[in-house]
Amino acid sequence: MAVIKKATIRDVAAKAGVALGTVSRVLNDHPSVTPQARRAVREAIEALGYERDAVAGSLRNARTRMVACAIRDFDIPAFASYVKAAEAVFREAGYTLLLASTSNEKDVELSLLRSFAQRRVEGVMMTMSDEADVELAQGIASASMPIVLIDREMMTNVDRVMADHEDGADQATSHLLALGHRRIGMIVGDPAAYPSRSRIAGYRRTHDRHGVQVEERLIRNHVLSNEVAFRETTTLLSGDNRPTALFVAAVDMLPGTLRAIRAAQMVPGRDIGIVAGSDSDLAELGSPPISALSWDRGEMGRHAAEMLIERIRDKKPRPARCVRLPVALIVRDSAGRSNADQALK
Amino acid sequence: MAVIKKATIRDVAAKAGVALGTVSRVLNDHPSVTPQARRAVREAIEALGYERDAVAGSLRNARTRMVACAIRDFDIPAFASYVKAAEAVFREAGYTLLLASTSNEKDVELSLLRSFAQRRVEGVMMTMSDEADVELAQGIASASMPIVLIDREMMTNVDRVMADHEDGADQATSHLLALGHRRIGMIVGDPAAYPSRSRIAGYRRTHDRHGVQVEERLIRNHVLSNEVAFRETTTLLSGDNRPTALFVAAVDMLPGTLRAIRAAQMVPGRDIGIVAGSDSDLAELGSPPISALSWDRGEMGRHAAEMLIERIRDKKPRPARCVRLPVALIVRDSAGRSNADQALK
DNA sequence: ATTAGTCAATGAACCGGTTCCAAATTATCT
DNA sequence: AGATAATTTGGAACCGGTTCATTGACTAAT
Repeated sequence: MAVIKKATIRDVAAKAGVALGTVSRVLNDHPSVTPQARRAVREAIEALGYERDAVAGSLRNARTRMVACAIRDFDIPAFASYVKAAEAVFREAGYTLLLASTSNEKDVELSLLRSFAQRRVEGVMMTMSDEADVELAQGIASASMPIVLIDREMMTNVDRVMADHEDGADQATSHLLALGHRRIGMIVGDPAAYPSRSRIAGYRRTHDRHGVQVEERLIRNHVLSNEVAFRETTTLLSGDNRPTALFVAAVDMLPGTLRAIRAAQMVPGRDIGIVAGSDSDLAELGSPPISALSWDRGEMGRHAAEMLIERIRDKKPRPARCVRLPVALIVRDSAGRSNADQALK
Repeated sequence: MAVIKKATIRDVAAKAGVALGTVSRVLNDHPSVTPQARRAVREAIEALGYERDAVAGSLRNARTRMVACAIRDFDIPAFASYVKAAEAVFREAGYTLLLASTSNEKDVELSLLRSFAQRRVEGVMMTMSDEADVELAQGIASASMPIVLIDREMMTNVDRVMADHEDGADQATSHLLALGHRRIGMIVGDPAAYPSRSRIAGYRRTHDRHGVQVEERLIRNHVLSNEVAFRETTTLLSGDNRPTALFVAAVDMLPGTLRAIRAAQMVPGRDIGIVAGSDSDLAELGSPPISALSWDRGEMGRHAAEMLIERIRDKKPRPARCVRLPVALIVRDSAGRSNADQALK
């Protein structure tokens, strides 16, 4: 924590015996500087320990070289993976990342959007709690910087990166139906936003295709924390006519579900079939290993970052783009098997 | 993405019929403004949709209200937990968080430190790859903003927040020794930095106390990825005279270790005792549940954030502080048991 | 030799806030 | 009422870069 006050571009100019404009040109690699002037400036910078002040530099021109990311909860490993991959791309391109959690709250989302604008952030990568909300749509539309939405689809005038969760839900549901399950419990997040909404759609679509009636009671939504996952799973398991399998379609809600299964003295895969909606170490290495839907999270973060950088670079208005990544079902050994009379094998 | 050019403080002043200094005073809640002037300014701000420009505001005074966090790899859940808790504290206090991963590379750490300084970040919370490195120490000492180190102890002139990993290692080792294990394999990170260094120290200390000779071959260090964890565990398990238990003392390296155990056709807890150095869903919910060391990660992030904010607020030089959080061993069912002739029960 | 053209360098103006001194206004005290 | 003190207000200067019109030097073309 030294307290020397820093040298300015004028100090450098004086030391090098050139005008301050020349120093600026050297700093920005402008071509029209003679080698000797360039060298003199370089030496003066070295001698004075000069460091460019990014705040001052950003005042005149619009470029702050900062981008922001506002995500629901970034200690959810899946989200952390997006952000990590994105940050790497941003840093490579010379951008610094601002990060905030929104806790999926609309007010936080709006206030962050405002705060980012005040800081002249050049682009934003974010999730949105409610895709149908007018104020949020308005907030995004009136933002002065480009925005890329993560795992959202409705706002079609904004760039989006998403995984194909409806197809994933279809795969998971088909898998369970094929094993004979007819009552499949679903643990799912907030249907106001794409991932959960489309997972529910996929679940229904697949039931319809196989001519199986959906039992509404089995769809437990608004599960956004493991405490709620525990409660909802317990509810599902405690009634009579309990499901023979569970599709844990909310991201990172497997722990709460497994806790509830354990608390009910049941063994996953034997007493109840289970498919996780997002892959994790726990799914891979549990006993039994748990079948899970998987997509390339790094790819998702990288795509988002690249789209955003591209938008920032050429600001001509172009139609919004949408990248949809494939989801694959990794079959492990947890889906169980149910025959017509509902008894597990 | 609207393209209206924004109103400035001068526009507001003109509209409200006051001087620009008065507008600034209203914005900053200075007391000496008459209620009517304040109201006129408020109305003008409303009418023009004025938004304060944080970049411009930070130019004259030093306050950018930004803090930065540079952490090894923030998709490691434990680290993400620190950052999330810290971010909440920072946001509450009006600070925006800049985030970057260092990949534990010295060059990245140094260059980030420089970049943060250029952006006039007011404080930094970070990990450091090598506590003994002179350049890094120099970089920190000469930084113009306060720094809080996460899980580091050697740089005693800097604020630090850490968990008591030596005591944790002692608990884990004692537990395994008490169960009869005499050859305890250790999977541990980079001994150049505190957590791993002190875990190794704890491991040795406990062995000494119990009069058990440490077998150097069993300490596998520099494990910073699950691929390496897999390899090192495989090495440990394949030699003859294999350990009867493993202490997975590197954070988040349990998955790789379990993969190796599984690949060796062994069952944790039955064929080999295991204690994890950091708790996780996988440890809690695996079969068998795996005993693990645990500490309050949220508390750690919060402490770091609070220390940093305090430093920023009163800049008088005070001696560096160090918060050391307790580590507890959560005993589950994975430690196994070994008797004198090395056969597992 | 003169003119046109190219390239470097200069430094004032600018970005949009904050700060602070001096001036104006209002309140308080004899 | 007049003097003095306290409070508001005005606006120039400032923060430290970037930009750009202008000048100066040098080269190529006529």
